[in-house]
Amino acid sequence: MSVDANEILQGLTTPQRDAATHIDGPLLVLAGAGSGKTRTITRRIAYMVANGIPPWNILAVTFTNKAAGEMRHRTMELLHALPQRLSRGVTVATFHSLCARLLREYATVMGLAPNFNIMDTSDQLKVVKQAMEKAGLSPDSMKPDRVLSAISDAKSKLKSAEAFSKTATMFNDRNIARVYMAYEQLMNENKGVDFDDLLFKTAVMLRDHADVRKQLQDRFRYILIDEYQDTNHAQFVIAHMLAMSHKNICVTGDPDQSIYGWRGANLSNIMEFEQFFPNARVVLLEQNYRSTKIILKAASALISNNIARKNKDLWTDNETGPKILHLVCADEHQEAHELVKRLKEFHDQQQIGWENMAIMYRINAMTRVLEDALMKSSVPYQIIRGTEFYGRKEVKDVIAYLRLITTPEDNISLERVINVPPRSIGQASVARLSGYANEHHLTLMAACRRADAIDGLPKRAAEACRRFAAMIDSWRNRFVPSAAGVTIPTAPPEEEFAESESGMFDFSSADADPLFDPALAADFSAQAPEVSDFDAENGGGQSDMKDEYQQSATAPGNRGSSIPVAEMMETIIEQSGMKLMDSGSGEDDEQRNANMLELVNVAAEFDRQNPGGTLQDYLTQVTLVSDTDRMKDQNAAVTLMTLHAAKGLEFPVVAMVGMEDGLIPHQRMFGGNAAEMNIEEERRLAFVGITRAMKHLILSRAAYRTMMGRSEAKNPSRFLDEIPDDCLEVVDLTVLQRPAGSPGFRDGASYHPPRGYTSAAPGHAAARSVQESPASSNTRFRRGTLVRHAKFGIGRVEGIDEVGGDYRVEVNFQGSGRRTLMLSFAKLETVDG
DNA sequence: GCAGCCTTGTTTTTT
DNA sequence: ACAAGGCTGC
Repeated sequence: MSVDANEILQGLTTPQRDAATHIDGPLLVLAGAGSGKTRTITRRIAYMVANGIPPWNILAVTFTNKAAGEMRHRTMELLHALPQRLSRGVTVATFHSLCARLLREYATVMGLAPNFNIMDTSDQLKVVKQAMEKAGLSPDSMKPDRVLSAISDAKSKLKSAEAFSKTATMFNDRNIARVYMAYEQLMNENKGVDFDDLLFKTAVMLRDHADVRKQLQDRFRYILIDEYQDTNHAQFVIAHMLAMSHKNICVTGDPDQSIYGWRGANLSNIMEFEQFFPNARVVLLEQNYRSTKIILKAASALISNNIARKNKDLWTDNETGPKILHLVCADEHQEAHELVKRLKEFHDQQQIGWENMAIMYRINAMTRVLEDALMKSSVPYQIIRGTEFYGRKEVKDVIAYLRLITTPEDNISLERVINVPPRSIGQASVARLSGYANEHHLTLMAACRRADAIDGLPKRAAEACRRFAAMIDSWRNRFVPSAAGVTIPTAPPEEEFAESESGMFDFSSADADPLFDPALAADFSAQAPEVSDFDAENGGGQSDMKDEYQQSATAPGNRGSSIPVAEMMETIIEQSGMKLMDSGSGEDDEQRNANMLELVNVAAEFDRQNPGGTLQDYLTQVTLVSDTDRMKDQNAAVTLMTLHAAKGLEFPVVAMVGMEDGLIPHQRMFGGNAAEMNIEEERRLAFVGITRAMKHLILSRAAYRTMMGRSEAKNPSRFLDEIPDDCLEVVDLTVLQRPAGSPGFRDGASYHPPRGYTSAAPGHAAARSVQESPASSNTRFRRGTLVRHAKFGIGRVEGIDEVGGDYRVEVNFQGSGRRTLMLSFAKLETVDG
């Protein structure tokens, strides 16, 4: 062991050191919340490099870009301290970004176009709808998003459309199978790959292609996977395929923080790691450096109610700290108001900065009241929401244009922007176009180029289509250098896949169309206003940690592009008319222009950090990035987020609102077959929330909460009962008379609980939920009754109440989900059994 | 082809 | 209560 290696290990506890120095062979690090996991694994990587392992043989996989960024950063800092000057770094990637790169590299092995586009959820939904249409299924029979999640679920279990079809016996599954088949075909035609495909296809590639597997095993001789409790089956297979030859696999995680089961995460991957690798070393990190003794005690007590876990005894040397405040409020307005009041006290009296406080909740819908209260008290805040920015229409539109440039086969993107800004190409025209394309086996793009030849397409629309195509082609010629000259084909489709100099198939000319008119494209370029100079900084900013493919990974069609992406984007925004479109009036338009400008700025940042980065690289990155990754922590603002979004973060002050049965655990977890398992996941969610807190924790709940327009009595969360009493200080505001004029209650009137509400002893004021009145059940249909509907099929009654002589029945249908029906209209039959 | 109305649904969402 | 998406009328 070298001197440097010793220095690297400095300050680590014995278990942390055990983990950091175990290099060869399987290793499972069970890292409790706040146990210094990231610190341990970054030291481990540095230790490996210090001991002579080439960094490019090391692969670290995380789940979020944020986690990857942090790990990259912290590892880089350590490696910089090393005497070796390393030119190439460790590969730090998310599962999805790793797979995207591998699939581009080995595209031909999987029969993929290297210029495939990554389809996001909204693209997927469009494809599903088209697939359902193709399969002859109306959107009434099945909800598209349900079908999508079924497909996604299948893919995450490595079940192909064919395999799915073979095992589908139920009526519903057979329909899904048909859609799945059509969906896959459409994805292929569009040269699209969805999020699940990235994992699926990589796993299949590693499984079925020994040569590729061997190459990658040799490249990634040491593998580290973070948050292993959140891996799904596909990810499990990828990890195992990569590690099966050398078995140098280190996985870290915490079964108690597995909160993505609903997304296909398989807890048994981590629970049974030792069965898959019998000689695995297991290290427990149980010392917590984050929270007070009280907070930790509460968290431990709560989570000990779970059966499916690996026992850990979290402990800390930190101070005991104040008790957890359990705030019982009359309703959500009071809850928000009282909470903000207390946060203000922390800020004003204890000089705790706003950035050190977070409010967490189970569902996004709870933000509104909180926002109101924060705004009224002039407390700065920021909300973390998944797709706030990239989900915006105008942002997606710009991205769609870019995608169309790299991948003209992407009909989904084309349909998205062909009439943005309005070009008088309406739905009917697109349908015509689409029909023609199908008939002649063309892409929509190709159909646009020969729009004049399409019967029934209005002159105006045809002209607009032709101009649209010319516009895209001109951009493509300019922005994708190798496409120029190749794109003007006379070759029949069979010869589209010309072999390029790189030895890979060049798909850049796959959109070959005999009617492509270079003159028209050139003409368009000439007319278009020249874009002003864009001062993109080139050079600098390249980090050592950048791995080998990030520098070289370019689809064959994109090599050597030197135009910064930001500049392309500006061109597009101007020449497409999207900018003009917004020059009209109104604040909305201004906001949209600002968003597009922001997008350009973010792209400029990409250009700076990735000199030589291609448009393709940019698009790959941008689709795999969420807003959470852009969360600014320098803002002096209270952070609002869901409990899910909170994982991995910590704050001195944490408030969890809505601690009520029905919210945590969530209503949807009740009933159903896997209810018990789901309750455990909900408990883990609460555990994650509690363990985010360093010093102060507030748990609040409301006796009445307005949800979906109805005020409902709420029982305290069962999880509150699982927290030892001596950890809690209960403040019950429902039994206190508030002074007149106090905000939070209209007119300052004192609070009168509605009928049916009983206020019990302070601490656990139990609100009884309103009992189902006898009148609201029906002799034939009651909760739990299995029913059949002519259109929606089989379902189970989840609720029934009387409405003006009729009955309103809520039924959860197998295919199409929850529906509310009026008994007199819906022809419901009971199903026995 | 587009605007306003009405129906619909409303857990979480690393990618 | 409220937003988003689909549908109808201009």
